[in-house]
Amino acid sequence: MIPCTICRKMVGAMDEWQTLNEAQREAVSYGEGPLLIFAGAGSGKTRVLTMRIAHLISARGVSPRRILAVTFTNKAANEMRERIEQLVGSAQVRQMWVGTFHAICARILRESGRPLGIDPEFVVFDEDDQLSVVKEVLKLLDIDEKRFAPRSILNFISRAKEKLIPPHLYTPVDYFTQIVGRVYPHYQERLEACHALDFDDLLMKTVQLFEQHPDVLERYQKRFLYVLVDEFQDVNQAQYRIVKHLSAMHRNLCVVGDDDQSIYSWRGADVGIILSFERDFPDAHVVKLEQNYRSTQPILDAAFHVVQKNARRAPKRLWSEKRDGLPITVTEVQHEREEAMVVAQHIALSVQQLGRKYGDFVVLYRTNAQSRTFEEVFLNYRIPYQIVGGVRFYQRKEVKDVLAYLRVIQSPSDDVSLLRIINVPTRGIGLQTVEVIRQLAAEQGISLWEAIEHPDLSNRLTMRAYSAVVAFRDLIRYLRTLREKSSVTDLLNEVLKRTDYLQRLGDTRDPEVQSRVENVRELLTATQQFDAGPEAERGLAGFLESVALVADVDSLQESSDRVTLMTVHAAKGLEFPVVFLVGMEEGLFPHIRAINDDPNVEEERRLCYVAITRAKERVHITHARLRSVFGTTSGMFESRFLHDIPEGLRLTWSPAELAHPLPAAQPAPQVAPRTQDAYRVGQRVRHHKFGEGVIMKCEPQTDDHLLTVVFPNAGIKQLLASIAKLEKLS
DNA sequence: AAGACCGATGTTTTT
DNA sequence: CATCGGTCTT
Repeated sequence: MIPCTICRKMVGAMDEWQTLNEAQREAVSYGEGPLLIFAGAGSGKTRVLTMRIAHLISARGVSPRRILAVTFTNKAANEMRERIEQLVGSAQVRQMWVGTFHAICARILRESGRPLGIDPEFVVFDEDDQLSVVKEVLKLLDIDEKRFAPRSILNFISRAKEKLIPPHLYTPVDYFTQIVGRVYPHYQERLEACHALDFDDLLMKTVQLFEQHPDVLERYQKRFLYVLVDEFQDVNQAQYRIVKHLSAMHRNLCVVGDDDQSIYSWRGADVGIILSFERDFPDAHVVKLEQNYRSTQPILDAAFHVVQKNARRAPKRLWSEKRDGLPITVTEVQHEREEAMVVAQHIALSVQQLGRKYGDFVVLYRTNAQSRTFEEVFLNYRIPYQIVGGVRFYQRKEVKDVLAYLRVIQSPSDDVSLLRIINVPTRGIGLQTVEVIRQLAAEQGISLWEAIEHPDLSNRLTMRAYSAVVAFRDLIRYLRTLREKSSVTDLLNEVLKRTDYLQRLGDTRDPEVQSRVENVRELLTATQQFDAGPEAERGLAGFLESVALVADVDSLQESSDRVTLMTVHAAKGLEFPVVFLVGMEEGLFPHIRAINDDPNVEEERRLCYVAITRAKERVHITHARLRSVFGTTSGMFESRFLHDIPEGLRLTWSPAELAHPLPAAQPAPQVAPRTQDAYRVGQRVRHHKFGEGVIMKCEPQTDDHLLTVVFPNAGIKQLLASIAKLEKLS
């Protein structure tokens, strides 16, 4: 294909164009109508998407304000914006809508949600808030939360919303869903009373808005001449409806995705949507990007053999120009501690002897709980690491507390946030008092805040309790007066000052308290950044929204040279030279909750595919014979997925071989001589000064052995066996 | 009303 | 095993 003359107009884009392959060029320059791009792992998807947008703007003369680009994470959205800026300039990109489904829906609902009775100042409830609402409703209905877990009730409600089923249309199918059916309407009422929308509401209400108010829909349809959706395999029914509606007028809907990387079905994502896109849009043009620029061919082949077993997938196969590569290694260890140690030793030696950087490595696991052993061991070995995921920053207690103040300041009708802070730090408003306030609110049909301000309240409380409430009331009133004129940072500082929050966290010598203080300070950095940024004029409301819609992957630091630890889910879209895929055992990966059910196993398979395709050069897989799952240790078998990797692509290594990496030029590791050796690789030893360590290398010398030993507390040392008096440990 | 203590209980993945 | 929730004590 020849670059069309208009492409030449793209400033600085010509070089980029030259580097595209045939399929990529087709995807970038394809004109009007529905377009489906199957973009395999590492196939240059983001480049194609950004260049397509740049092409629309500078070659086809489409105004940026008429383009809508939807991504799945904020990180992806920011990245896309930046890269388009580089191609066409920042002034242009300013007016373009780029964001996650949730962010875009929030924007639409704030702009145009009034016909549905949505307060433009609504707050977004996260899972924590949702759970407290469910619990409250359970209490109200006198349902035992031991028997009906709030979390799974919430899950069912969420599923219903994803399928756009409102409370009055919810049909129970068994005893449990009957309970759900009773909770759901009350849940929704409580949200409305708080002027709150949960994550699913953002989507569901947007669909309702479009379907019940065609005039509103038409405005957006007219505006968005081009709609582009990234990660289309992870779209749920509600999201699909939204993009179909938005693009219905101009029919320029471009979706990019990879069915093999669909890993969010438990959250409502439906692989069927991308697989049947061609049925929904018979005139859709389909482009497949199958050239991979990331991995070596053996890695791609191994991944292919794992995912190929799936019944529901579009046929395709990735290939790479990097024909040569080393096989995947598979190592069996005794238990999770050895697993972590062997990985740690491998990394330590690779950095020390092979010139690797810590940042070259990632450890991928199925469940967050697995990170713990690695954290402990890495700490021991002095290996710098960063964990992505786990307890997310904005979900930490102290951060949520402080944010709850800001939320109450922003919208006092938010009962959930108000309850969170009414007695935090403790100020003499106990359960009894809160109950009286609730009662009054229920009787009058008003919010808790209005009840606090209600003249009748003083009659119902003791003098002591009432004055405590008045003090709280005046505090919030005072803080609210600052709302308009202060920056978010000043406001937050005032909250901290007036509540004495940090001091009341406890003894600052307690490391637990220190980390909490640090987290609050971290939040202050976030507000400062916000105040200095382009969104600053949106004030407190803008800040709260940006906070509600961030995920943890968004905060991954690529610049610092550290090993990354994260779940496979969190790794999607990322790449690393060396991948450790750990805990490859039946019941863990595939997860026990998935092994009885075909569609679930297919998803685990895709998850495994995603994990392997993160690697540029090497994949090391480990599995343990024994693993303790909270307290009890059980015997494990290697994952079925390992059997799907053909012999030629896979190499079985011993723990010592994995712990002791050799230059990449040597495919098979050479095992240190064992015969008549007092020392062998993998032997645990104790040194009088360096403490405990593990022998990594054992080189015969004349009448002696040169040992390379890793000491967790002293680093890597080279010692002569005859001189260093090493004590052997079992 | 607040804080300490104890016992039970549940752990996939998260925008 | 670690957090959560509930109960008991001050």
